[in-house]
Amino acid sequence: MKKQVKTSRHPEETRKKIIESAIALILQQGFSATGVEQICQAAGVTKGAFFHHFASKEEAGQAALAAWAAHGSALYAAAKNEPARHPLDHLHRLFDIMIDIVPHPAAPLTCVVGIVSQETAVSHPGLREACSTYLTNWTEFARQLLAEAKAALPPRIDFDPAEVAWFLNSLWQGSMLVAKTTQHPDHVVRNLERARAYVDSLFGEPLAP
Amino acid sequence: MKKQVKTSRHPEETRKKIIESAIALILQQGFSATGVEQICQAAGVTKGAFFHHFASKEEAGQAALAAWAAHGSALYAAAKNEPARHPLDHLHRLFDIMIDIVPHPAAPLTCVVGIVSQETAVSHPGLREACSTYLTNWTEFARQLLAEAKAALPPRIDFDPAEVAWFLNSLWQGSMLVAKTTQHPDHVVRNLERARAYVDSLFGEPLAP
Amino acid sequence: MKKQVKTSRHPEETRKKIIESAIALILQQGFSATGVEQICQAAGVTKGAFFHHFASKEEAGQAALAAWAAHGSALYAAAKNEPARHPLDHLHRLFDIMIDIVPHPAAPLTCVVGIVSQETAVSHPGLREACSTYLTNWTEFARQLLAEAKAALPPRIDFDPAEVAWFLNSLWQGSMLVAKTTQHPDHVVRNLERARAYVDSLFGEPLAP
Amino acid sequence: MKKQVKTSRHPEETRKKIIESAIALILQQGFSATGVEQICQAAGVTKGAFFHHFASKEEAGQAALAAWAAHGSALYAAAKNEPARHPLDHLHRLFDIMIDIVPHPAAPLTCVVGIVSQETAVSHPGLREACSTYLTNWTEFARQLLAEAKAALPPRIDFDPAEVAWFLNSLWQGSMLVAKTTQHPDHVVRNLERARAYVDSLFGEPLAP
DNA sequence: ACAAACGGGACCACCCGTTCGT
DNA sequence: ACGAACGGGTGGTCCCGTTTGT
Repeated sequence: MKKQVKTSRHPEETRKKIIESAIALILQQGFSATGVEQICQAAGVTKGAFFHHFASKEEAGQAALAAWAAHGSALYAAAKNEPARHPLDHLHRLFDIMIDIVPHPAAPLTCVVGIVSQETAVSHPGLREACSTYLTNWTEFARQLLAEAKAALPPRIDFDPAEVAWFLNSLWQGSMLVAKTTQHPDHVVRNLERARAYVDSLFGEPLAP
Repeated sequence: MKKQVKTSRHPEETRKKIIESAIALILQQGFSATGVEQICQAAGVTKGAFFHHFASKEEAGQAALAAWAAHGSALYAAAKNEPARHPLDHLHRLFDIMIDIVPHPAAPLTCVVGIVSQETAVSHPGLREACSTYLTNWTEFARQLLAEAKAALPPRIDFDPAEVAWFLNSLWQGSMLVAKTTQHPDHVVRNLERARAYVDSLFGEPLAP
Repeated sequence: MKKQVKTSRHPEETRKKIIESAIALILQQGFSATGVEQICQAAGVTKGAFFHHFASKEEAGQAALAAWAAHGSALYAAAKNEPARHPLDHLHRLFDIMIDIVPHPAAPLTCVVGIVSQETAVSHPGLREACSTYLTNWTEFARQLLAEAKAALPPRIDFDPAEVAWFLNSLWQGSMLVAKTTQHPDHVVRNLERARAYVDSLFGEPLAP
Repeated sequence: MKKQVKTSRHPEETRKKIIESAIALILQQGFSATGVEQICQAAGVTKGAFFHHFASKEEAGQAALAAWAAHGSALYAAAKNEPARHPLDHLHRLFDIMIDIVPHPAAPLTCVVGIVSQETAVSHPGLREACSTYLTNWTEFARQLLAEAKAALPPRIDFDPAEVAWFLNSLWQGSMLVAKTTQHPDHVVRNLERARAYVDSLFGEPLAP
């Protein structure tokens, strides 16, 4: 009598598809403009599945942020894969990694963290806090590289690694924001190259592109 | 039949109140999370009045963006109020103006343009375009100052004023994003000071904070 | 200071334009789907003008119905313009008039009375009553023609002129309804020709197209 | 968080209730004057349920039309239930069925198809098309009966079954329109009887009520 | 683990009508 | 006689989340 419906029964995969769809949609429309139903549709699942895996939309947002951050961390961590032959090697590799992201065809050229934190600062404090943490993590990573470089190579002029790291992170986030707004990804590349030259100038000769 | 309590009859003021309320709410929650009703309540007007002045929420958003941009332009324009006694005077004043915004108690520490463009890039192309224009305007202003400085004072190393202007704008936007996310406005000030030092280094001595 | 706006100051013409626009829109969308603002826009006036001339949307509807009925009555009345040389002349002319309406390019091929009465039967009893009156008027006109013919020419079989008149009116209204629905105006012509033949058959030979 | 009082869980029944309520309300007020909320209230369901079953008001309208047409078709089909002992038997039974509808206390004396098509011809083309189809279906049914009668009993004067079928359908629709407008259901009966006599006259003796 | 019916409440848009000004 | 600001309410749509069933 009742028709038997097929259930996929691959919980991990379902979760993953939901998170990926959520990320893709948030990158385009932001968090609040993205509906649960829409995410489900993109992921090819029903709301039943969604709310089985996530207690609320916010929780899915948290998962999306975490996945995004994890992916980013893995990407950036590659900067330390090989030992540094020159004190600035790791920093340079980090810039290279970031620059290499831009021309990639499927690159979103926006950051989930940046978007979500802006719209949820008041309404969903938990999300904003998570964003803050992820931003801090990135900064901490850059700070370490800067500190290590500073330890290995006395800078021409002294600087606070944490401060410079926030400077670079702000520029990174701002570049993606500008790129999405103006739809000119090139800005990101140029900004990053200029930032690299700036970092170099803290150590070596007084700035020469 | 219907009881009409009172009619205010101050169209310009009504418009202004709506726009200001919209700006305030967008800064907190973003565009799509801000409801028309909410704006009306904050502005003390009815939906009837709202939709008399604006055909749609998007149109109100456009007006809010325009007002925000106009306000910003006026602020920045003050950098050229007095003649420059030193070639870098105008640039320094621009940085001062931006830095002075931060400690102001009612300062939003976020930019409507930045927020709106992120969430509406796909859903409301018109808004994104407007944002792009306003970002470009700011950049053009900075570019002019840089070009004028470059003309008056040969830089230590050559640079493209437009590129540097985009660099500064990206940093400026990113700084506000980071500040809102981490809820640490100080980052903005430090980033701006570092940016000023960077600009100086393009002209004068090789960087000294 | 205050800008002087031009006011047309042609009350009768304004009224007329409003009514005409209302008729045109009602024919397309029905009464309740037609908004006051929409009527005003089509008429090139503002709501101020509308509510100066009509106390409510319903009142405008009444005026539209009246105008429509007046126009129709004038049209049909032409059937009696010339004296009848043959007892069935007036009836034939009435059919001719109705048939001639169809091919006219700007012909609506629907009847305001028919539309309005259907949707307002419950919500706006006044409008329905007016519609009923106008339908009755048309029927009365046809009844007179039938009665006159019957008086001048004894029918082959007796009939009640009022009954036949309602029969014809129902067919007339139904034909327009069907024409609008199927978008085949030809049905109207064929139905009317068949109706004429039927009327003839009441008097003369037993039906021959 | 939210309190969920109860969930009915009878999808087919819910759908049916919605459609029936929609039909009842459309018959009274027309399509556009009937609100979704109103339908829900009449059906005893929430808007959540409504928009789960129908993507839009129009889709519900389509379902209502389909249900109405199906009900009508079943009704009329009874005319062919028994074999025809006399060539005109089936036609006569069709007229009987239609006439029998009138005195029924719960009879609407209007046709959803007729109403909906008039108000949605422009705004909802899909609905108009559906109405056109249903009208055509009815006509086709009548045409068949006429053709069968014509095949079995050579008519006194030749006629095109399709044309006569449209004639009858127009009269049928128009009769209901007039009945609703004048609130005199008797017109329908009289018109139908006259129509039956007319059809008879096409075959047999030259008209005798 | 998932599907689908459903609850209730928001959303934006637009409605009709009033009021004041010109 | 008309224009425009405005009030207050409704309309259709979609939202997030709950619940029941498989």
